[in-house]
Amino acid sequence: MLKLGALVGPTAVGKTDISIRLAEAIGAEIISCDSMAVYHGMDIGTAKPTSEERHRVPHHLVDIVDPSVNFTVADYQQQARELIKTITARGRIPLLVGGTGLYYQAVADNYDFFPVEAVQPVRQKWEQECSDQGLPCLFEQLKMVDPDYAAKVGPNDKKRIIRALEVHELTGQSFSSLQTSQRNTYRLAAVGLYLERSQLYARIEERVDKMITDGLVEEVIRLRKQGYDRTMNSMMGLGYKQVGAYLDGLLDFHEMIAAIKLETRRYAKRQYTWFKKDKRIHWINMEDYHDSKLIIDKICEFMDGQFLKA
RNA sequence: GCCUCGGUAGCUCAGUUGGUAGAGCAGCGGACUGAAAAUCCGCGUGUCGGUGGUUCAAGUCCGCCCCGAGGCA
Repeated sequence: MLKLGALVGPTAVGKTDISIRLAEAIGAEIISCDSMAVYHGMDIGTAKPTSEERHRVPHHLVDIVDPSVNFTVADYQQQARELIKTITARGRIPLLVGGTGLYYQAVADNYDFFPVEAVQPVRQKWEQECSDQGLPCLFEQLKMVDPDYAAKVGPNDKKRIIRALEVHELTGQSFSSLQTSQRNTYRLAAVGLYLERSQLYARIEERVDKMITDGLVEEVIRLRKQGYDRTMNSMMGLGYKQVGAYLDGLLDFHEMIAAIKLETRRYAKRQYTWFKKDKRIHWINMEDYHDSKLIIDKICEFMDGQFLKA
């Protein structure tokens, strides 16, 4: 079984700094686990590692696609799996670092993504039907073909309702019956970085202010000039969305900043919710250590223990 | 010093003729299998400034005190 390290946690908790020093300490290469860092040209708002940091340790799955591409979790999973193999073959340890819960889970638990090509026309058909007939109508149809999933998602989750109908149409099977995964395909050593809410929120506050002074608004102006617009997944990212609203005159400057901070706090909360339920994650409270060197030591010790097991 | 207005949830405020309180925002909890930094679901969290009194019953009426804003001196 291949070894796989993971360092997860909410945004702004301090993953980047720790990850680089950890990677140096254990001889790892970093596989970014971040749904927005995959896009090139989006640097400030995604708080990517600096080029200096990327020289110290190889980083993968950062800056790999154009912002107009709809990169998906299945793309991510496939590439991450490949990387885990090649990094291992080089005699190094693959280390997943990031805060995108679904991406982490898809790799760590080996979600099965059934092959479906060219979903776009089918999805567009359902989108169209939704605007013609209304969401309740789609929900009724979902209840017919997949009552379990309908009960689970509820009548308002348009994205999931459409996805489930789309998959049913393409495969002839109910969406819920296709959701399978296998735990334990890797020898996983997962660490979560934790900070109490009030402290994390203070860091978010600082980080957002810094993004603004570092030129987030200018970054979005540049992206727009290059033709990337708000309909693209990349431009729906935190910060990019609110700066877009500001540029369109929907928010004033201060409202924009307040909105980014607010949405970032909520995002961090959702990240905690996601990672909390994975009981394999070993949590480290950053506050318990005065010196971050001690955090690295602690994580190394934990990971060594996990990798030696079994 | 006197007068007026205000003090209710983290914030802004509502609260009928007295029946131990409710909105928005914030916040908190949760879900999540090809958009996931997306999307969706759920939850009022309270010394009603303090203290005495009237009353079966006080956020609500009365006295005193504290705090804030404004006005007159």
